[in-house]
Amino acid sequence: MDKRDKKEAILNSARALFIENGYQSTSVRDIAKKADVNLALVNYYFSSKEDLFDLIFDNIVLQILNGMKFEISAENSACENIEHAVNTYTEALIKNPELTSFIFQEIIKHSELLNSRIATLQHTNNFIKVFINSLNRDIEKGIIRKIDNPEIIILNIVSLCVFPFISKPLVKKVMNIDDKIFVKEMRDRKKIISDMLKTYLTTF
Amino acid sequence: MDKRDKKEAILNSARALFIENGYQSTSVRDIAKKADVNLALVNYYFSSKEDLFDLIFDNIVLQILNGMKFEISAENSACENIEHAVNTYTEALIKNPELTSFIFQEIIKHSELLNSRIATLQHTNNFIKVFINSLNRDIEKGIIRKIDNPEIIILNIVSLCVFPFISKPLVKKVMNIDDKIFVKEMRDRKKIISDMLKTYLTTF
DNA sequence: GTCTATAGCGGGATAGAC
DNA sequence: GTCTATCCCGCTATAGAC
Repeated sequence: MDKRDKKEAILNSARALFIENGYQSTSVRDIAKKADVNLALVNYYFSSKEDLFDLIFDNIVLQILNGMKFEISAENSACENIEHAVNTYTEALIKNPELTSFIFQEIIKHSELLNSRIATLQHTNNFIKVFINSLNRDIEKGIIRKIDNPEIIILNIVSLCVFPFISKPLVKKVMNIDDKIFVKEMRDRKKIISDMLKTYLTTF
Repeated sequence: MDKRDKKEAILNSARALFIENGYQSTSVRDIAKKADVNLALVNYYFSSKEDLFDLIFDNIVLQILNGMKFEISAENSACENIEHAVNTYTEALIKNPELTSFIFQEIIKHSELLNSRIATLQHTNNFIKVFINSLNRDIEKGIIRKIDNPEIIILNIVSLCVFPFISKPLVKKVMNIDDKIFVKEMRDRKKIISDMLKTYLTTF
């Protein structure tokens, strides 16, 4: 094993452990042990546990956000954008089963992670603006019902898409299903969610 | 301060600290300090940090669940039950702002908390059964659309109700609002959620 | 770059005096 | 019931040998 391998092994182990147990419950000792390297090497390569975590955290957030990029367009109808969003979000969450609740946990626990990484939210902010524009435009056109606060529609989409994934252990237990069926249910649910949102907007 | 006061002070401090920082990030020393009692007293009264936590955790779960009890009835229509549920859940969550994400965090982190306390979920299970019955009955009556898996409807209700509260820091940041407006938005949203669910079920 | 050894701290818990 | 003192552990981080 040459040096590159060791550095990488540390990264991989740290990533796995942080995702599984969070920052607090992961020790540098655990990381070194899992990577099968000497304890001191971790700090040699990454300065501190916190620096290592920050590196990995940013990486994971980027990975998730990249998976969520889709062609949202001002020209699309609001309903088309909704369908697009629900589909892309669900598939991205299915693809990264553990990442979602990890990011969520850490952000909620340390809201300061948000402040220092606000740039990462830029993409999200643009997305919201385009989405709201398409809603307002279709309201004026009379295609969809009048909504006092269009942001609430976005909140509903995100709630419906994200919640089952961050509460997966709970959902699996209550519905008494395993991982495979969970994914199937989430895929089937895409259509239900889209239909629900679209029916609400277009029935008035 | 007599003995009852000290025991109570420990409970209160522990509760506040656990809710604020979680199990891992709260030390027995912090608890004793905040309660202004001697360190050894905490273990004298509650045996161990873990026992103390379990006591408080169960208490908090009960408190939340009690706030969520409502007259769900097999005689109500599915739509009535939905409106009831959305209203009761939202108000319970507004009433216990910090409890929700605390419970959620700890359950997700230690799914074993679920196993040992499965009895606490009994009420929830009964609720689900009655709800599904009312859905199935109204489907047969032809009042609402056919649903392949009625449990998904329940998942949608819970997703919509709970998500904004467990991701409150995120929501406040993205929507750029403070606590007061957050509560107002959540109250206004109750009608939107109910309407959305009901419109979907009754439009077919 | 890799190791051993250890500093230095903070944690949970308890023995034993009062 | 309440305190002091302390045990013993695990943690992060680093000094210093190789």
